[in-house]
Amino acid sequence: MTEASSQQVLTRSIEDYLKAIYELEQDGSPAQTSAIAGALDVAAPSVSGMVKRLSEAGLLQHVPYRGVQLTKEGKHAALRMVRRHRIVETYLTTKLGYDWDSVHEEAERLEHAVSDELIERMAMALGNPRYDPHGAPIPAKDGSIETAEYISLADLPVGEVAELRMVSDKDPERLRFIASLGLRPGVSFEVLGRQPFRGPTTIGLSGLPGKEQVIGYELAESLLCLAVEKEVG
Amino acid sequence: MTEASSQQVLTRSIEDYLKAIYELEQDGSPAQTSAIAGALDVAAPSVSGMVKRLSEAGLLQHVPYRGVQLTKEGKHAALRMVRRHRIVETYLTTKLGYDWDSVHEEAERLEHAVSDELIERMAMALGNPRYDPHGAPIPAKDGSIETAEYISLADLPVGEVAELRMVSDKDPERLRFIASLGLRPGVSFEVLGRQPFRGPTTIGLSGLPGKEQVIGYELAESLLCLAVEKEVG
DNA sequence: ACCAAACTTTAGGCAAGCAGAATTCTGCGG
DNA sequence: CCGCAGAATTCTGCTTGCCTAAAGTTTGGT
Repeated sequence: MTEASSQQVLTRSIEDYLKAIYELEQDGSPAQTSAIAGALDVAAPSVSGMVKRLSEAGLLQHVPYRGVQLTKEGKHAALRMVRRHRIVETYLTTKLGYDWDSVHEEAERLEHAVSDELIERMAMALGNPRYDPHGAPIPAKDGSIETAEYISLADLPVGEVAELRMVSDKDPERLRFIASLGLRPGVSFEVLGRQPFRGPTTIGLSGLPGKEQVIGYELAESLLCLAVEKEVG
Repeated sequence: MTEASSQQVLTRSIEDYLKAIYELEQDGSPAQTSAIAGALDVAAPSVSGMVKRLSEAGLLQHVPYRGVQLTKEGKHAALRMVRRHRIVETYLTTKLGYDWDSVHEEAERLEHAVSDELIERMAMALGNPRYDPHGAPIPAKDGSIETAEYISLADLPVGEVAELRMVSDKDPERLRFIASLGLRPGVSFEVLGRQPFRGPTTIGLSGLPGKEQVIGYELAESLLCLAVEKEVG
C-alpha cells in the first residue's frame, strides 16, 4: 500500500515539491537538495525527508549526493500542477482583469484547490490557450508540453531581429518594470547594441521608430526570445 | 500575542469550524459540541480542543457542557467565509457553466484558497449579486447579511400562492431532484393540497396549467418559500 | 593523496489536528 | 434527592510537515 502507482493522494506540500523539482530539472541536470530547499524556502533536511518519501512513492529517483530526477509518474504529476498554474494565471488575467505581475501568487494557492473539472472548464472558456500571460507554454491534459529553444536577450547577437517570447512569472516588480518598457510576449524588436563586460543591451521596438530601450544584463538574461525569420519571398 | 483581535491567522480548519458554528447558530440556540462534530465529521474531542483554542483567541464564547456562541469577531470571520462560499458558487454557476448541484463541493475547497481581491473581482464580474444559485443571501463585504423569514413548503397553508426562495446546497442528489421538478429559486406556485400525517404536498406551478407536482414531507420541509403578495390595485 | 568546504543525512523536537479511552458533568426519572 | 444515561471534557498518542544541531559523505584544490 505504500507502493507507487495508484491514487493521487498528493498533499499540497508534495505538489509543491514536484513542481519545484520539475522546474529545476528544466536546466538539464538533476535537481539538487539545496536547490529544492532554496526554491521552496525550506531547510535542507526537510527536503531530504520529503525526497525519501517521494522516492518510496515512486515519484522520483534519488541518487544520494547527486540529486533527484522525476520518474515518468512524478513528471506527469508535476506537469499536471504546471498546467493548473498556467491555466489559472491565464484565466485570472483574461477574464478577471488581473495584471500579469499579480497572478502568480494567487495561482500558487489556487492550483492546489481547483478540481480537474474546473481547470478544464477554465481552459475551455479561454479556448484552450497554448501560452500563459508570461509566454510559458501550457501543458496539455495528457501531459505533453511544447519545448522551444529560446535565446535570452543577453545572448542575442547585435543586429538580430527577434520577438520576446517568455519571461519568468516569479517577480512582480520585474514584471511591472518589463511592462513599463513596452515589452511583453509577442513584441518584436531589433538588437541595436550591447556594451561589453555584461553591460546593457539596447533594443529598438518594431513599429516604433525612435523607441529605444536600454536593458541591463541581468534583466536581459531573463528575457527569452526567438529570432524572427527574415521575410520569405 | 495569543490574544484576540489582531491578524487573521486563521487556518483552513478554523475557517471550517467558524462557518459550521455560524450555520448551527442560525437555529437560535448555541451550537453544541456534538452538533459541530457532526457538521464537520470529526470526533467530539477534536471539537473540544478546537473550541478551547478559538475561545482563547476571542472568536467565540464557550459555556462548558452548554455550547458555544460566536463573538462579534468570530461572527465577522464566519460571515467572510460564507460570503466567499456563496460568491464562488455564484461565479462557477454563472460564468463557468456549473450546475447548482455540483458547485458546493468545489466552493468548499476554493473558499479557503481565494484572496479577498479575487472574491471582490468575482463579485464585480457578477454585478454584486445578492443571492447565490440556491437562493441563499450573500453577505456584504462589511459582514451585513439579509435576514428573511421564509416558510417551508411543508408549513405553507393550502391555497396559498408562494415563491420558492431558498434551498440547501448541501445535497447534490436532492438538488438534482428539485430541479427535475421544475423548481428553483424564483419559481412561484400555488399550494393545491396536502395529506395529513406528514404526507406529501401538491403544488401547481404558476404559468403552467396542469403542471402539478407532488412533494414528500421531508423534501417540502427543505424548500423555503415566501408567500406572494396578492396583486395590488 | 589529503583536508576543508560544501553538501547530505540522521537525530531529536515542535506544532497543528485528529481520534480513542477514560473521566466528569448535566439533567431526568424514579 | 439519588443514580444513571448521554454528552462533554481531558488525557494520551498518532500523523504530517517542518525545524535545528550534529554527524556523516563527497568533492575539489593543492
